[in-house]
Order: sequence, then C-alpha cells, then structure tokens
Amino acid sequence: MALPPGMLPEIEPVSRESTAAVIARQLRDAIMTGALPPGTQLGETELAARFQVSRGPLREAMQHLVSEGLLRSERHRGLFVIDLEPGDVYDIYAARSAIERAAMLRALRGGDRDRIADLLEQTVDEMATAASEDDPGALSTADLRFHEALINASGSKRLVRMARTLLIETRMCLTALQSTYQRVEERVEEHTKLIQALRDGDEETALTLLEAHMEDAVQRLAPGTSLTDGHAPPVPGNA
Amino acid sequence: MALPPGMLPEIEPVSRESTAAVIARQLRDAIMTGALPPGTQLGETELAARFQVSRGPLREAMQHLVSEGLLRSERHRGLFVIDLEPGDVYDIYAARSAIERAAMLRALRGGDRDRIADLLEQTVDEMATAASEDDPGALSTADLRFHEALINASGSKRLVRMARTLLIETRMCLTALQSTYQRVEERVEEHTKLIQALRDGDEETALTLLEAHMEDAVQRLAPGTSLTDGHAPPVPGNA
DNA sequence: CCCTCTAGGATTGTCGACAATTTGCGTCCC
DNA sequence: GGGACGCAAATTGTCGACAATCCTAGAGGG
Repeated sequence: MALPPGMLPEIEPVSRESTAAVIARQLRDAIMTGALPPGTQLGETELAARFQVSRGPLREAMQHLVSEGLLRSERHRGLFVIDLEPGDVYDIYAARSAIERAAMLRALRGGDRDRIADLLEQTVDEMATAASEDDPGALSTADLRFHEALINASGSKRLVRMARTLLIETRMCLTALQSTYQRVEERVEEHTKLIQALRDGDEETALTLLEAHMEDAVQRLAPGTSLTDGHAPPVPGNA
Repeated sequence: MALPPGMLPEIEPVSRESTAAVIARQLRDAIMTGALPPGTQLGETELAARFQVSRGPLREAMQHLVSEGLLRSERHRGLFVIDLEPGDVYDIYAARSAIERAAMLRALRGGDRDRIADLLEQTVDEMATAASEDDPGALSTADLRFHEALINASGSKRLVRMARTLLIETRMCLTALQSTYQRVEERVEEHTKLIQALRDGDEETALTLLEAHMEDAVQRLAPGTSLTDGHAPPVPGNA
C-alpha cells in the first residue's frame, strides 16, 4: 500500500517453513554430504530427541524423504539411508541425462540464452575457486549447482522437481567415490564448453557435450557400463 | 525350504501396505479421475472420519501427495487439490516427453524389444476395447497404461518414480479437457505405429513418432503452445 | 551339538487431546 | 456510511502415551 515496491525486499513471515520441512532439509544435507552414510538406520526416538521435536513432525519429514527416494522404509523395522549399488549409478545418470537434455533444450529455445549462460558461469567460477583451494567437497557442490542452475533456468516446475532427488543422489555418488576424479581443469572446462555452446545457440554441440559429460561420469563411477549403447549394468537393482 | 519354488506364488503378508499408502492411493485415484475436482479443500478431520482412521496416518498420506505435487499445502490454511493452468499442461508434456524419450531409448537398446512390444500391445488392445464401447474414461486409462508400461519396460527405477506423478497429472488433463479429443482410431493407431517402430528397432522413427505424439497432445490441450520450438505458454506458472 | 520354541526388549504404527495460528464476522469509532 | 479493531470459530500443528509388530537372546529338548 503505502510501501513503494522495492523497499523492504526481504521481509517474510517469521516462520514460513514448516518444522517437518526444516528437519527434512537438514537430513537431506546430512545424507548428501555423507554425514549419514548409506545403510544407516535412523531411529525415530533418537532423532526426535536430537531435533528436540515430537515424533509427529519428524515422521512427516521422514515420510517425505522416503517418497523422494533418499530413505527406504521397512515396515516395523525402521528407516535406512539408501545405499547406491552400481546399477543405481547407471540409473541415476541415465535419468539425469534425460532431464538435463530437456532442460538444455528449453534453455536453448526459450530465449534469454545469454542471461542463463551468465548464471551458469557464476557456478563455474565457484568450481574454479574450489579447485584452486583444493577442496573436493566444495568442487562437487559447485558442480551440482551448475546442473541445478541449468535445470532451474529451464523454467519447468516439473523438471526442477524431478531433478531435486537426482542431484542429491548424484552428490551421494560423488562423496562415495570421491577418489575417482578426473583432472579438475578438465572438469571445469567441460562445463565452460557447455556454456559456450548454449550461448551460441548451437543445439547439436550442446546436446552432444551434455551427453558426453554424463557418459564420462558414469564410466568413471561405474566402469563397464554405458549410457549411449544401452549397456545395462551387471546387477541392476531395478524394479 | 521344503516348498519348491513356483508353488504358492502369491502369498504375501496379510497387510503389506501401510495404512497411509492405502489412503494415498485412494486419494490419488479420486484426484486422477476427477472425483475430487481441482481446487477442492481437503479437511483433515472430515477425511479422517470418512476413512475411519486417526489424523496421524491421514496426515502422512496427505504429506506424501503434497511432495508428489498433487496437493498444495498452505500453512494453517489447509490442503487443496492442485489446479492445472495452461502453463502446466505445457510443462507436463514437456517433462513427459523427456522421460518417455529416455524410456524408449532404453527399451530400444536394452534388448527384449519383442517382449516389450507384446506388453504394449496388450494395452493397445485395452484401448481398442474401450474405444469400441465408447467409454472415454477407460480409453484414457488405457492410454495412460500404455505409457506407464513403456516406462516400466525401461527398467529404470528413477524414470518410473518420476513418471508416476506426471501420468497422474496427465490423467487430470485428460479428464478436465475430455471434449477435445481426436478420432479414436487415430489415437489407437498412433500407439500401434509406435510399437511397430520399437519392434523394428528403428530408433529415429520411434523417437520422432513419440515426439509427435506429445506435440499433438499439447497442441490439442493447450492450443498455441508448442514443445518443439520452445514456444512458452502465455502465462507460465513456473517457478 | 544343533534345532526349536519362548520370553524379552526395542522400534514403529496409531490414537486422542491440547496448543498455535488463521480467517471471517461483528462491533465500535470516526 | 466507511474503515479499523477485536473476538470467536474452525482448522492445522504438535505432543505424549498406548498398542501392535518384529528382531534377538536364551533355555530347553532332541
């Protein structure tokens, strides 16, 4: 009303997030970073005490993570952090490839390519910083943020929603197999080239680079499998 | 032990599904078929009475549907069935296009093409039956089952997981705009051609047909928008 | 010595009640 | 008559306790 737009830009309700959402986010981070290793059992009573809330909101948060696929629930047994088998690595990257290809297409065709490219370059800068400081964790985080930004730039609610779990799972892969990395310069450069292709509006190059990016990763993380030729992993834990 | 495999093939725990899961499925069906129209407010107390359970399990089911994107939650206000705007129709089909393209690729390259094609043909038979009986609801259901089967055949846990919500939302679109249908023969034939391309292992044709299938649908449901040229909808309700 | 059955402990599933917050309506003042 | 304030009803958010179920360890019998 009396407040001109632009003033007080960031006032929001004191508690705009539900308790369950806060807990879910904290657990998500813990799982993502490896603080809660795969296979860990999460006791409701114990966690409720740690978060100082009742079991009600905590259960809701857990249920949320279960439906996201980060926890697996065994009835009357408990909740466990999922453990990723080789087949899952393949599956994750195949799904990511599909999502990010679509996001890239929408970014390419939806206009505003330069603005998106600028956004992506910020995350690449973060990667470079993390690389120069020799911080593998931060490097992985920045890497993921690149892909998160790409998908956000697509402007598709559903691509964003579907990618959320995938990126967390990707982070789990990266933390679990932190040793098998490629050269950091190479890792940064792949993303830079991707941005350039986007900026140029070169669809074929962008899509090819993206596919190669995924193929590289999956072969490094799960040797012997391939995205492009449909070579299924040895023990697919699929339904 | 003493039971040779193959005997008693279908005995399972008396209640292998949690109460919340049962409720969630029932609500899902109700939303999908339009029994709960978009925008409806769902009171916890009322529903708890209808299902004859406490509010605890019911809340879990609701939370599940919220995280799936079928309900939207306003704090201290209530839960509402999402209503699909034109921008959402575009978004849904863009996402479906990405998922099903990937599923088709894995079906094409993963071997067992004939087995998958046979499975898909069963659902096309269902479509034909529904068409001959002039049952639009059953026709839509069979249509969705075709795509569900295709994604299941991909063998990818994550594609299946991501597609679940998308297919429900698609069903909502179909029930909401049930009038704007194409000729039923055409609708059946499109799927038949898709199966043939899959059986032949003709990747280019299969992918092209699939893309056209989606493009047709989106243009019929949300005229003026297009998947392929990135023509964004007039009022994108995206984040 | 090994298998089976039973009792114990622990964990999840469910419930009913209380507290916090929002919305709508009625009232009061200008 | 119009607007703002305050109250009350309804709904969601949270909590603690009880019930059902499952794993484990130990004793007993073969």
